[in-house]
Amino acid sequence: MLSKKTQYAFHALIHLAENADKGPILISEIAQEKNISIKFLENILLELKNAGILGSKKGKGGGYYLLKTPKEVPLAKIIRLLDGAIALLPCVSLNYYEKCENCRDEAVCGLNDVMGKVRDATLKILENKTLKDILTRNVSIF
Amino acid sequence: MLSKKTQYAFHALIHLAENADKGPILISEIAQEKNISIKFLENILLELKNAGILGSKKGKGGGYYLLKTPKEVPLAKIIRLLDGAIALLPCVSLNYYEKCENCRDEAVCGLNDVMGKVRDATLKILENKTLKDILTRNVSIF
DNA sequence: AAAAAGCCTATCTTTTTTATAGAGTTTATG
DNA sequence: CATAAACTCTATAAAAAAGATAGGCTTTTT
Repeated sequence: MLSKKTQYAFHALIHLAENADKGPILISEIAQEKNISIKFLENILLELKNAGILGSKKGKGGGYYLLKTPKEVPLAKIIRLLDGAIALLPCVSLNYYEKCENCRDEAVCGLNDVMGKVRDATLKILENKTLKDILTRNVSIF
Repeated sequence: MLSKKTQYAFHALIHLAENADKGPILISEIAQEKNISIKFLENILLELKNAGILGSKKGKGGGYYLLKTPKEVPLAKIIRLLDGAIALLPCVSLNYYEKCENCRDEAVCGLNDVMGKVRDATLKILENKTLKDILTRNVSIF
């Protein structure tokens, strides 16, 4: 399951994309619109900013805005940023690899083999689907 | 990520499958072999038993054994039993469905759409790969 | 009867997730 | 230039989940 953090990030990004023409958007506006604790959302937007996905402006008239077009933001990137590994086992994670405890040889491990296939199938979708793809079907529903 | 519980379950099942000819296997033997806390493993094996995957025998000469052939145990079943939902969002889970909070209409939600595809791709593998598949490549490695 | 082994339920500890607090910094504007 | 608006940053707290342990109970073998 995706954490609340990642889910909130998606919802916030959708809101920002849908209102990209309106200049910087207030954290408080997004929080209210999507029913998210404003302080929690603050941290999430900050992470998205530090990752280069969002820009921000301080002071009156400030707020957050997308630095990239929705098509340039793969869903996998958001998930990795907020949740970490996408793979089901550390030993098949591309971005957060760790050896499984007790593992003697991944090359001969059947679990490693299968979970690697799951990772590939998952990433094929999440690396190619972008923020744009979750907008089209979504006509300001959230 | 799969929980330790699920990972331990896989390792235990592999051990039981590899020693299926030796009659009931002691919890303590599996625990030692796979470096798992014996008490924690006890709970896991009990769940597998209650799910009809393992059988057990009490008293001297007792232990656990597979009730099914490895080919009859899909990996998805084990994951669901110990970890719950496989899907990334509650609203696309087949076995643990829940409506997302704030969701007005799943039929128009782009996230629901994409995550449904991820679920399908994942299940296509995990429903079809079985205990047998993680044995073949694995020659008593754990 | 005694020992071996699984059964069952409860509790405890640790880690992770979710949420909050509050002082700091930047910027617009009257 | 003072003030208010808004994001920034770091720390902490609360809640939930995961991981682990404890101990008495039941069944079975010898």
